[in-house]
Amino acid sequence: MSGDEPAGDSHASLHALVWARLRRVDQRYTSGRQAIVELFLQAGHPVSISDIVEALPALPRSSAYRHLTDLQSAGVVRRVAASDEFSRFELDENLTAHHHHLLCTSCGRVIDITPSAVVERAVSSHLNELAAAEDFEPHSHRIDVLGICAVCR
Amino acid sequence: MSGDEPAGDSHASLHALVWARLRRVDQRYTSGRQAIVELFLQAGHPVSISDIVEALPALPRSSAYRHLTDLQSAGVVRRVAASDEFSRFELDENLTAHHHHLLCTSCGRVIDITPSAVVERAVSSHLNELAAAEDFEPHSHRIDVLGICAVCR
DNA sequence: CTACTTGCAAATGCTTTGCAGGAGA
DNA sequence: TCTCCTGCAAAGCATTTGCAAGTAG
Repeated sequence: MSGDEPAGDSHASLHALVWARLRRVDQRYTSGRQAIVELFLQAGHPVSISDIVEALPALPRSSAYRHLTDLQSAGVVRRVAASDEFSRFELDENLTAHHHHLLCTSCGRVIDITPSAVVERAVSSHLNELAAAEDFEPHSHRIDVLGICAVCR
Repeated sequence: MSGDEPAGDSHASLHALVWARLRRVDQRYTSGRQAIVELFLQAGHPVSISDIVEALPALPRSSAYRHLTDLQSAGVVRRVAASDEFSRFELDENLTAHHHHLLCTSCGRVIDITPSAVVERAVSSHLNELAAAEDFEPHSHRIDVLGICAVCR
């Protein structure tokens, strides 16, 4: 569906990168972790713990949580704030590209969107000014659009 | 501190508005709820359940949760996504003004910021276009800047 | 071999609820 | 007086953790 590249090979370099990131913090890229990263690649949008456990029945919930925690501290994934109370995760922007989200307030679904470079730049610099006025040191930003997704309409 | 208006009177109309909203859903504006709304007004930024319970020692935790739920469904307050795992709340934008947040990734603090109308408008229309492309019906948006606040720097 | 991983089950901790008495309109 | 509100204590539930066995390097 949303694959612009030949599945296997295009992901090989990414897996190698993940492997390196984990090694940096003395962690191993085990099969369970690979399965999760592969799921992120296939999904193409933030997924919840339940999504992961459903897609990988052999993976215990506690391991899913632990893997996510470890992958997060290794800089491989990041937690996404959704409109419902469930945590969702996606590959860190260091491994993908800067983007924002459409949050469905009806079903909780999260969809990726990529703003134009022009708008992105304008917003970014404006936000940095506002942050500076508060003596706040900005590191990144996130923009979410709340509404109803195509499925729920 | 951050009060541009004479405390009591300027808030009177807002309390009246809150009262009306609650009445609309057959709920009463009791002292506990008033205390919470008053706290929001004084704080001027999103507050957590713990903040509320600390500021209002006589208020049981369970009541705080219930009040927040009720005020939320009455359209008086809304939940704010922070950078830590704690829920925070603020007065709904119908009662205040559209604004965004600075989220401290170190202490979890949330600071309000108001973007210029020009940028706001540009971002808004651009986001609506992106949403339309996904057949997504946008209702509102939120913009957060993640970083380190003045206190934590 | 040594250190990190995993499963399972038990524990945590925030949040929600059932109930009975209290209060607003 | 009727309905909604409150406190307290008892759940609920997503997430975390202790421990012992398994496995990557």
